[in-house]
Amino acid sequence: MTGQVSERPTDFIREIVREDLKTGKYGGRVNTRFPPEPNGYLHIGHAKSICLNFGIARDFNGLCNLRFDDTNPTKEEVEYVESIKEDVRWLGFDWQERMYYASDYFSVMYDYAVQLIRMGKAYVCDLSPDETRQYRGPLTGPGKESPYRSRSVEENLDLFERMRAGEFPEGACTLRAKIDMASGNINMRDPVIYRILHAEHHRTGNKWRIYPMYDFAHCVSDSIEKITHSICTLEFEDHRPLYDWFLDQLNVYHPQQIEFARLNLSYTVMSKRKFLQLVDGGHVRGWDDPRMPTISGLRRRGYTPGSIRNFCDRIGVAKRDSVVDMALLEYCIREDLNKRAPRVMAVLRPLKVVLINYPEDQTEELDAVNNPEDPGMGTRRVPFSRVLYIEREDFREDPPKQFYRLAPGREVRLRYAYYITCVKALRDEKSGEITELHCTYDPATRGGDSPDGRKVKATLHWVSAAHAVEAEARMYNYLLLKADPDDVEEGKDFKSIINPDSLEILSSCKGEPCLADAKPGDRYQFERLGYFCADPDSSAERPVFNRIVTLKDTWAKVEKAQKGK
RNA sequence: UGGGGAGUCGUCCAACGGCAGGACGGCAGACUCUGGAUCUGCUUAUAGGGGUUCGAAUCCUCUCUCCCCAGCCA
Repeated sequence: MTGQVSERPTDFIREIVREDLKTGKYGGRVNTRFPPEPNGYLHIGHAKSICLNFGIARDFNGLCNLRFDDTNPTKEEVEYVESIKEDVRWLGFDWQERMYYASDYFSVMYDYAVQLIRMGKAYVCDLSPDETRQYRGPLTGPGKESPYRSRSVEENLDLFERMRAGEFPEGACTLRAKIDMASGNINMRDPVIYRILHAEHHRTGNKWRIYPMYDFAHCVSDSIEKITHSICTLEFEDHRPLYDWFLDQLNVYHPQQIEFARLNLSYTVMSKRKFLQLVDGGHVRGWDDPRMPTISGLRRRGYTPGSIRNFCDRIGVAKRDSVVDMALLEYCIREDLNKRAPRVMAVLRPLKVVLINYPEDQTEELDAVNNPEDPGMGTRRVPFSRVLYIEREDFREDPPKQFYRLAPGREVRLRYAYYITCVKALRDEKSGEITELHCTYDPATRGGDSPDGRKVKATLHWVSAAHAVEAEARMYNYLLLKADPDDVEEGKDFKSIINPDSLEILSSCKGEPCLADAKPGDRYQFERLGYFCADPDSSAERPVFNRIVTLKDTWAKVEKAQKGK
């Protein structure tokens, strides 16, 4: 059992936890939390945090709470609460009965605020937002104390009570902590604790006219829930003194805040603000567009929860800013699907092939294995006949060096079927485009093996024309042309490097018959092409597939190298 | 001209005074009825200068570079 823990990925946070367990700092308890604000959809950066928090709880026999940080009613909605719950669950984590809201604690927070006032540690300030900013001072010098800083406890109590009662308009005043206007840390210059917001809250309705700020609400919520390790991202590092200050002043249970570097992924963006620009600008179809690194986008794309968890384990946890290569995410989904996805043949860009020596009205059923990595997945029968489709790019009239697929006079294997030889390429007079291939087949090679032992350089996938299922394939590529979203011309932003080919729709794909049964969410490997997932847009007559990821493509690499020369 | 953080292969993470290691990527090869998968090999790194030490990525010191902070957002 001890081995179990040590085999898990370790990182500096787990080391802290391990040490705290050893010294009995929290009585042997571990309790983390995942604290999203319900103001948008979760993305793979959140997945990193979810895997970290729930993972630590799992590894150390502790608990992880789900807590909605809902202290700003102007931005938050129930819709997001539901989607977040769905995403966390889908990722495979369970908060059991521990789902909380910061808004559950509004009364306690109010009492704590009153306590701070009584201690002379908080005051009601009438400065306008603009004045507050001015008084706060610059980064490089001290701020100025508010003229309202020395109000009496009684006056502050009265004013704060009236703030709560809704007597003042928004922005009229705030409750501020009395700390140090000269602090080098901006966060300690009398930060706002409560502001007036005449907004309806998605859970507390119109009960409150004042709402606590993050710095106050978060540490208090952690304290109430008896969190042991409050894990957050780097940008909160200089909020930590404030986190500690509140809890010290209130003299209550005190968790420790630990910061780690957020996830960045190459060739994409990772912030709600930028997602919004993509959606609003029509660059993607929505938050769950398969090109988006949102959890809902990845799910629709066909990523498995396990592959994302594995990815999060592999990227590690540290404090330095980093950009993880998208290739690692792709590796993780290939690794997962290689073992699990049934193989199937589908032709994305069909090229008609007529086997001129194959009987006109004959059809046969050939055996194909469903997954060579897992014989337990069995075999299926695939229909074969005189007219077939093969992939357009599997034929070259004038084959370049190292291209060993089909070409005039050349013999290749049709997977699980026969060896065929191309005898003629028919072309459209006007466009010059090749419209059809005439080939002969060798009846002795049925099943794909030649009795005379002759070898063939390539094996092609194919679909029988008469039995083909019509399908649409959505081919996704990286959202951005460059790995770094900030690698743009002066004065421009990431939108200037959006990949115009991030989506290519292929609407006349041909699939083998079993694809007619594809249900949204079903994943397949289209042999030699990639992993695909049936989209909810599929209809009974016409399945739609999202390309999750390509297979590794050695020929593409060779060809690219050739062109580069 | 403040405060907080961070600098290790192309990328991400490890090494906690004792041979700089793993993963992904890349390159080469083996195998293959998927140019898939699998297997093998190779490639490349401690930001810089001083110091302490038998020994430094690790400790000290100076310098350089990068990131975050001036919401009544989180």
